[in-house]
Amino acid sequence: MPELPEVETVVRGLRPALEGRVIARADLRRPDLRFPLPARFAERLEGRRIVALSRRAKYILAELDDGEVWLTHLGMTGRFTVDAAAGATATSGQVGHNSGWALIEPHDHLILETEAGARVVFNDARRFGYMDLLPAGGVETSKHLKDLGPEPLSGAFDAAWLTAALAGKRTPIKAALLDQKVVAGLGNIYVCEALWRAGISPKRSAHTVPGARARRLVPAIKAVLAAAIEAGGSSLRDYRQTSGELGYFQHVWDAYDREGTPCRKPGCAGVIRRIVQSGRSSFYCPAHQR
DNA sequence: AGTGTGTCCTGTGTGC
DNA sequence: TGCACACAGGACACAC
Repeated sequence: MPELPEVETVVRGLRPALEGRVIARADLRRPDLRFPLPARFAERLEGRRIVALSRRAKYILAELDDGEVWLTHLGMTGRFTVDAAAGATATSGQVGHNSGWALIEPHDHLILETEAGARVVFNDARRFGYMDLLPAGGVETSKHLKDLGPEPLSGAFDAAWLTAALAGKRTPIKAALLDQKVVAGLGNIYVCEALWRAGISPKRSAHTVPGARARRLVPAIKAVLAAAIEAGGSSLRDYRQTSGELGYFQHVWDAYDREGTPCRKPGCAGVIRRIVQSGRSSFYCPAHQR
């Protein structure tokens, strides 16, 4: 599933096709994703111009010209692909039931066509993703966004904030950083990577992080996210950029999915271990992460 | 309130 | 090849 860098990459990939464009047709192929979709969802998208596309945490926000905001969470396997010249790539085996040329893949749940001729497809095999329509002005107070912590790449996320957010927490730092109220947008991969960079064990109790460790951790989080965005988002299995290309940040993971391999930290003799915390894999170096 | 666990869903990889 | 099982980027709904 996409974490913040992947969602940011998706937003950037969607902008040329969708920002300022009019949705000529919305083909909704099932009534729900993880949750039921809004009433008359496709009809409410059709004819609307997308004024602006943005990201908050792992949410994609599309501001529509009637004031509603179309919100998407990609869940674990959700992805958008953009075909700017769809008609030119029609192939045999087409099963499009309306346009006649559209090739529908399994788990394609929403297909948009813009007046400019782009085709944007939302595909989500596991269907952990979700979409909603929010009223103008109600985005920040919506159930999705109201409790989110600061954006990790913003100035609001600093050692002082993290110290306050972790105060008194008895949960492991790994779980605390996955809590979107503490900081918004981190997931399993980048928490592992940031803790590796900061030299902090994922098992460390969160309330012992404030102080010098927090002052290492905050820049580590910012650096690993910035590097991943720069690389175009990562991809282990399901993530694709909107162009269909794989992100390549996975080639520079230092901890995630590297169980049993030598620690890459210069001078460190450790071997990456995998443990399970609250049902999810954590990868870390026991030698330099304390 | 804070914290840990189970759950939604499908696909893929591994080992027998 | 077939089959069973573990595991996968999230976060909600519970139980304690």
